[in-house]
Amino acid sequence: MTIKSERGAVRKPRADAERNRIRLMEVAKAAFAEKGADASLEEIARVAGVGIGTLYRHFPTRDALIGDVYRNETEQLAKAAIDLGQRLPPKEALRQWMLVFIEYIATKQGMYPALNSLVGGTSTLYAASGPLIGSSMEMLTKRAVEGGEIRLDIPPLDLLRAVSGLASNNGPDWKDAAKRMVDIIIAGIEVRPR
Amino acid sequence: MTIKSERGAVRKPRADAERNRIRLMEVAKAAFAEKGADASLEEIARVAGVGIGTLYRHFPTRDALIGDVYRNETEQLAKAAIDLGQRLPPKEALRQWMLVFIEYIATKQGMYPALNSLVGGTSTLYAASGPLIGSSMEMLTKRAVEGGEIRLDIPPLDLLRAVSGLASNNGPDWKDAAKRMVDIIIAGIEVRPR
DNA sequence: AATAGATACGGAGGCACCCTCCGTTTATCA
DNA sequence: TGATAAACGGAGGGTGCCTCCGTATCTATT
Repeated sequence: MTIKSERGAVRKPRADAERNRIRLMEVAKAAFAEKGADASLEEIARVAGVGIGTLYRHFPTRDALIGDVYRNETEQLAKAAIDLGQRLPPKEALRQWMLVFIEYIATKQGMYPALNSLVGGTSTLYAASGPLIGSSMEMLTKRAVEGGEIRLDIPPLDLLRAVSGLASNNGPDWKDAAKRMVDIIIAGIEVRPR
Repeated sequence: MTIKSERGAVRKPRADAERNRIRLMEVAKAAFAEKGADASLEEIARVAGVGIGTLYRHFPTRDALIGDVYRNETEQLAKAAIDLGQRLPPKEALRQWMLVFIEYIATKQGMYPALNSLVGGTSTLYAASGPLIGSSMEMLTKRAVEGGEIRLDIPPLDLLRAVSGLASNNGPDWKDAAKRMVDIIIAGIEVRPR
């Protein structure tokens, strides 16, 4: 009887699998940027030069693919939150980070302003972004609340939801509007000096 | 030679056609509320007991169907804007109407909070709602700006977009949060007494 | 009441997409 | 150089979209 696989003797992952995985993510990223979150998975596989089965093996669900495609950027976003939080006063850190967030969704959804398409809702994107963004917002708002700079009685994430709602605006100016919305919101939650 | 149709002698519209149209809209309304904006049109036709061809004849596009289904409510919303605008001071009218708007999207998108589904974006809904909502917001904000109560440097509609962004929040509390967001936004755009 | 048209109906058909399943191929390791 | 675990690929079954056109039904007319 042959021992199936000695404990600890882990095989090196196959090179072709790794190649395909990377290639799929590249193609998917382009496809999402161009056609939105509901780009055809079959076409992504086709363009990547792999079978549809391979795509599904690597990414069992659409959300898994989206999540992996944007994991890097999301992590950088979270890092930026920590960085800004350390360098700036609470309220300003919050403001700056929300501006960074606008750039972030701009890359994810190049689709909205582009073809004023009716692409998939943002829930997917948030889900995929995972709790990273949520906890970033919590950290930033917590500091500002404790510092007495702002008052907040809704989930911190809802501030971002409001801002990203503007992404459904067509036209080239939505980013500007979104940035102004950040200022409006900050002004709306700040504790006024008296 | 028989005259095809004497000018002005318009035939009465066929009764079966009218019946089907109404039935389709009833079923569609329920379907959209339950499954979101991308509910299956074939299933809607099936449930309504008509062929898919009939659905498409009455409503050539999905947006046409959505638009017709919600036309009534949208018109009432526009009326409410006028009414509130006449009865309340500008800023308060704006605030109240945004609250009404939250109820409006709640009926349209019973889906979001319900099954935290990944339903279609809001662009469709705005498009379907037509310019009615846009002009309501313009009227309300114009009054408040001219009265010196608020300052606004983004498209008025973007205020609503922000609020409806919260509808992508799951859970039963999104309406509360959205209402608080209205206050935040109002506070953010109001001109402060000095 | 019967009939001629105009109107409206229905669903088959062609296409795209989703996702699963499993026979075949290939990379790794010995 | 094999043996075999790992990965591949694409056929297949299901659903949905939308169009097209032969058939059925309603209205107006005699």
